[in-house]
Amino acid sequence: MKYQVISEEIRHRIESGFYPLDQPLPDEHSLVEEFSCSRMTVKRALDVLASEGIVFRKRGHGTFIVQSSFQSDYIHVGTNETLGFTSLMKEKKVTSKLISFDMIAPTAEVASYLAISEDTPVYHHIRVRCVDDNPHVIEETYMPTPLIPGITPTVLHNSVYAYMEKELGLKIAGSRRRIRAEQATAQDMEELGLSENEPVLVIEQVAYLNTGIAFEYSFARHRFDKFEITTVNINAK
Amino acid sequence: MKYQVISEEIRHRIESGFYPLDQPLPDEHSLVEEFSCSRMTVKRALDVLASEGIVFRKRGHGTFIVQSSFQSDYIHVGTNETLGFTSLMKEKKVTSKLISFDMIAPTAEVASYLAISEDTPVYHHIRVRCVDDNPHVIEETYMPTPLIPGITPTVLHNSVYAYMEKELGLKIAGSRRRIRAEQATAQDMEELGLSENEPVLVIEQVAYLNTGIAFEYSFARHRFDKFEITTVNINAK
DNA sequence: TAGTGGTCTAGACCACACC
DNA sequence: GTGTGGTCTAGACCACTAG
Repeated sequence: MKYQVISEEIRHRIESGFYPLDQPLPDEHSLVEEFSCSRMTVKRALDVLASEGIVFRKRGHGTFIVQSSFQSDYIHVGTNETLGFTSLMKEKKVTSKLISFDMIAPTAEVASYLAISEDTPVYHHIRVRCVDDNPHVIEETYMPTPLIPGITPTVLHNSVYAYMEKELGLKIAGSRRRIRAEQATAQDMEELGLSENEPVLVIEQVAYLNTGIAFEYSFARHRFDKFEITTVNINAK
Repeated sequence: MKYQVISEEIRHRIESGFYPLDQPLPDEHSLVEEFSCSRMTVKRALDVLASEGIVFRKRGHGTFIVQSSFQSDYIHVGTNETLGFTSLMKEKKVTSKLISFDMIAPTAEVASYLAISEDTPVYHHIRVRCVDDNPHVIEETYMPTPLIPGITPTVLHNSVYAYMEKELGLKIAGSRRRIRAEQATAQDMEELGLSENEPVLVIEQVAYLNTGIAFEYSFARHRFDKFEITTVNINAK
């Protein structure tokens, strides 16, 4: 993956200040010479950075660094990532409190999201995820049992995604999410320590394996003051 | 843009049921013959659909249709769109109530988001946007005056984005957003008709022109029960 | 082994921006 | 005109999947 190597190299140069912020990056021809590759490969490397909102490309003009100055005290997740909560909190201690765990027949709605029949049993669990012992999010999850064998309370106390990738060799390919605000329910208040008039950020998600099969339908209800989503959007040319 | 034409054609075929949902799409070689183009072009067309979550590609296996079954009573905006509220509501009547409109010196924070000096004046306006006369969202917006000349209350009662594109010939290239939940403020309650313990979905946005220049910093506070964001995320290979 | 998509090349022509 | 990025070609080799 030469284009990824080049993309990474240029990203590091931008982050380290090697390229001046107010100057265009070297043109594609120069980068072709430097990296000894074809122009398509350089272009693709720069397109990766453009899709991440790091640079901005303008035909007839050049490629420019976009200064992003979004900082925040919130934990934020980009919409380009499909990650479990555990890996988002890289440096921090994530623990889970298992509220319930059972195997049930899915409702028609859950079955349709997972594209399974109502006869296919699903794991159904509810967890409160804590960061440094402070509750952050309450998650309710449905997973078809045939896809994810061996889910146990032990696994649920840690990371299901890590279990899937490391133990089962499954690869997570993507997800669809719906994001909205809701009032805290009684359960939210109790488990997340919210008071009556405080909201939650709800993320409803269907996640897919690299086989195209849906493996998870979940609701995550996040403390409003601990979590936000960030998105970068570049219009198609 | 041959790849976009091919991409659209295949999208239509999928939506119209021309390709069976449970069968792989024709392989790239067949599509090359059908569309009389190079394989790179077909591949790019299919990559567009994959990035939209419409198809799923698997090396050594084929390209498959992903059934998306997200429906909802909410108005939803995809994170791949930078659109004004007006154009989101295609079929509906959008009106605006102008709460305030003035020209001010930006705070240090606003200036930094727009990458301008604190000496550059900005338009500052607050609007309530209504759909079919029901209030949906309250927006507070800052725009550098030199970039967007001729903003008037008349423009603000309609669509600023349409004004920029049609009258000023400016092109909107992209945006960065932060999405979170908050409690409704007194102003939210009054203008959006919310009650005390109901939340809002807050979207903080910096939007960019195709010159890479930020032209807008805004907060939109949406009724929690009228709006949601949808995202599709496909992991990099 | 055969067939699929992923990457890469070395060119070409075009659209756009600036001078 | 000159230089930029956007698109496209015709081929090549590779990695992965299935039988």
